[in-house]
Amino acid sequence: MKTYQHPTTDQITLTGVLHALSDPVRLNFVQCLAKLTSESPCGAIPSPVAKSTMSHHLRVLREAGIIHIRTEGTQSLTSLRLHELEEKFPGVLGSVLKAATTYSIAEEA
Amino acid sequence: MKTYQHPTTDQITLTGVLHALSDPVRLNFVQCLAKLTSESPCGAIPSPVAKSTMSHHLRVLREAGIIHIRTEGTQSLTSLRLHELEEKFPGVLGSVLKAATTYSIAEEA
DNA sequence: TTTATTGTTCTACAACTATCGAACTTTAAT
DNA sequence: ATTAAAGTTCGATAGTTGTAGAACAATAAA
Repeated sequence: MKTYQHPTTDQITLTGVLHALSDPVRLNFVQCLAKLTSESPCGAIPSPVAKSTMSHHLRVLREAGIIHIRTEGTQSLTSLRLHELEEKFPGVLGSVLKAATTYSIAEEA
Repeated sequence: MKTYQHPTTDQITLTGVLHALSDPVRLNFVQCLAKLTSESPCGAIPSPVAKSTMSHHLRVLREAGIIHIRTEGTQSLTSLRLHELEEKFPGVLGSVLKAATTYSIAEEA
């Protein structure tokens, strides 16, 4: 069973978060994740890139501290670390997600 | 007299803004700029990098739509496009700047 | 036991990026 | 007319990154 390493709240950096969110594919993924209330398998979120590329992006998001990943069976379930991020960087992720929804990030991808 | 090209509000993208802010040197610059109320010459803001490197970063910030630059004499005066950004992406720049101040970005550089 | 599903890892590659020094431009000051 | 000041641009370089395919691992289903 695969386990993933996640940064503690202390280890999360603002520039790291911003960088992780600055890619259209990743931002789109995070945006979709925010819409789904509970954990979601990666495959449940549509994406234009190859499987391996998506795996790479999920790793970047995870290492930046934006998402949490755990495995269940063959699928890996991802969820946003919303509360932790809100506590560390109040308003940042929220406003970004709001802006992303309003301005349809998909067009930038 | 040198003039600079700035993107219109329509041309500013969320991922572009996030990417521009995701560099420690740039974020630090923007943070300093936010503290100074009016226009500031680049030289007024301390930076650990070479002149030419700073020039590069200012260009990135300008092309992302985050700052406005105009020349006066030999110096180029920069200012944040705060209102425009607030209107297009409400809360984004504000929360990032707040977080940057709280968590002392300098340490990430 | 096969076969299918889901995702990861490795390798490779093209594109981008942060950095600097040197040369240059423009304006201001002496 | 020199000299100084403030930035920009160019060239080079080392490192990072997004992308995909092939091979692999682990679990589930037939």
